Amino acid sequence: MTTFSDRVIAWYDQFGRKTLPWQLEKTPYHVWLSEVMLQQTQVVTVIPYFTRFIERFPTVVDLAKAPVDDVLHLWTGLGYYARARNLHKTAQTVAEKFAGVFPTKFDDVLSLPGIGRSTAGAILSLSQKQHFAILDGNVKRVLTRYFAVEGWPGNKTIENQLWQLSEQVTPANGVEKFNQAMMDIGATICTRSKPKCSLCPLKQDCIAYATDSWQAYPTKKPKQTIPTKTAYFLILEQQRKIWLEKRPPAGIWGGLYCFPQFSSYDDLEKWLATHNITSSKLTQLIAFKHTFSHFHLDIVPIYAQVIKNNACLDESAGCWYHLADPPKIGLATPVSNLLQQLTLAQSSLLT
DNA sequence: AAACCGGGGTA
DNA sequence: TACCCAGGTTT
Repeated sequence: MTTFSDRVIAWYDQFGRKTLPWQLEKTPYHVWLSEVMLQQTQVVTVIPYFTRFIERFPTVVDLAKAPVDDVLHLWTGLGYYARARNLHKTAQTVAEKFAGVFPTKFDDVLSLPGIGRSTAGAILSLSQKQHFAILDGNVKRVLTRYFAVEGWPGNKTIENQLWQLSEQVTPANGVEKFNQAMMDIGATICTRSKPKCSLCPLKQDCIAYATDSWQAYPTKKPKQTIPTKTAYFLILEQQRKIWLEKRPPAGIWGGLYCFPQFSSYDDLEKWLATHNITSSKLTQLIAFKHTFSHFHLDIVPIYAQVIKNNACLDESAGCWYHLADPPKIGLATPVSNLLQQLTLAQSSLLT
């Protein structure tokens, strides 16, 4: 008789992907970098980012030595910038506390910022063949369907059940193939919608398949309505340079550069007055919406030009962003988009 | 418009 | 320990 893991591993041998950039040299550093990137983004998107990172930072020590702004710059577009900062912090910890060698003991790996139980398990199983289970979104989907697990996986009790099931099905032998295959099956066969059950090595005893109820799993998160907030972005230009401020390290867009942001038009005008800035007439550009998990942000860009050189802005709190010669800094996505448009054609932004 | 997501932080 | 938060993509 074939076990759950036998079938998954046989599927991996026949169909699993083995030549992705991070599968060529399966070092802890490469696996870690790819796992962190893949936590938030699909394979095709991650490939060029991963390649650029490895070119720029061939070793974890190179990453540790880089200015954090360089790291954020290479990360721009991937989102979840806190993860890029954790990435950098972890590289520095590895350089200092582990003599530049990525640790291979579970507790050491788990102690690093940005690495939790699942990522630690993935790093050590994929790169070292150590016997650890994983539980990412793909594995959760496969397991909830196969075992017909009821209840939202974000709930701690359900998550614990799933960890137990994952440990139960994970083999000691071939764990590196098994874990990779479970993630691949979740990503390509046991997809959120329209799963390709006919291609699945687990269909013969999958409960959801037997009862034609894949749609019921995983149980959906109880839905909640989210509020809308308004933000005014001041786009202050002085000779093709735009004033950007560095945001505090915690919270939304932590550590990234952003236009001065206000919750009201009044606050924006007060800010200009406080900083002794005489500007051209304020022009409202086309407003747009940016959505977070917990609220919508209505963004109203307000454009103004500094008149002559009377702006006294604290260069330690921000920088003048040269449109023609952009500095390597991390930018929030809506800021990046607006700067892009400013670089191309200001006229297209006008209301 | 809603769903999704692994880990950090906080009460 | 039990929530709450994060940001861009996919559906």
